[in-house]
Amino acid sequence: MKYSITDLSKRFNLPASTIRYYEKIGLLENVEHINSRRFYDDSHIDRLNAIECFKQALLPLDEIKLFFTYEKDMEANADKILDMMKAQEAKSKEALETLQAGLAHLQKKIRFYSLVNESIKTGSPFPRWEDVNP
Amino acid sequence: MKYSITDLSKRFNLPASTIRYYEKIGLLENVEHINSRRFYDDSHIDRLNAIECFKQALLPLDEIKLFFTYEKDMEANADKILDMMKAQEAKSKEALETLQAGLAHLQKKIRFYSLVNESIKTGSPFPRWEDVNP
DNA sequence: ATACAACTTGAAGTTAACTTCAACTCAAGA
DNA sequence: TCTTGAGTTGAAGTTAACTTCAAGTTGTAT
Repeated sequence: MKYSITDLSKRFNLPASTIRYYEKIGLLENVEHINSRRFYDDSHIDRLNAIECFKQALLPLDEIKLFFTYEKDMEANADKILDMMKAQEAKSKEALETLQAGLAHLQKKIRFYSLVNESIKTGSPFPRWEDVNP
Repeated sequence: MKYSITDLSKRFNLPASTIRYYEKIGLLENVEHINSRRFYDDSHIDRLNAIECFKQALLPLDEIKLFFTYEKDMEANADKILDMMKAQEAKSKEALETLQAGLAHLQKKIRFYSLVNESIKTGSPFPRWEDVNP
């Protein structure tokens, strides 16, 4: 099956400009150009799926690109791929923990300012930050 | 207590240039400038602590700045603060879920390529992606 | 007096990941 | 034939959050 850039754009919820950009930086390869139109096949669907997954894990595009070049010779590069994935795993985990801490702080702020709002409505004294659970 | 920019730099593990930058964009206010040296006090320590927390929650610097202006009149702005915090809570939660999905995918890749490495060492056939747990 | 380390300034540069633009091409329909 | 819609190009612009730079200033130590 062949796809137009608009097909991919809709399917992946990415602007066409982004799909062109990915081709330009070498993330999408072997795109057919016919009469100055691009055509894609299922290999590109697979690529974009992989790209989206890696992006979710915060892997930068140049590393994603490197992964794809490694992947072409898995025998030779399985260990490099593994190193890269493990390094990114550590970074993703750290980012996750930081974000969890940030979210917890935000939620504490929400509780605090909810109490502040209550106090304003009822005219009772303001809460103290130290009193907010947990 | 008064602090130099190097004190804060060490305490928050931020380059001095960043601390100057925060002042420039209005995130740090009322910094004393004596003989073209900056001096900070505990209010700035509090500020930087708050900034770091908000950054962890992915709140952009201009929103953090807005929060501080709201905070100056809590009575008038408690509801705006609450709106902002709740909006950011939604975004942080989404980012968290995306990152969790990305991390899970990465870990599946790690399992897969570990099996690939095993296969290479033992000469046994390569695993299939579909066979990797979970 | 001199040197040094710590700090200052404003402007310009950096990075990643896109986005926007104007001008162009092509195939199909009225 | 003319228009329309979908797509193309290469270059330049955008955004956030900093960082770097060169050149200057200050207080302290030798």
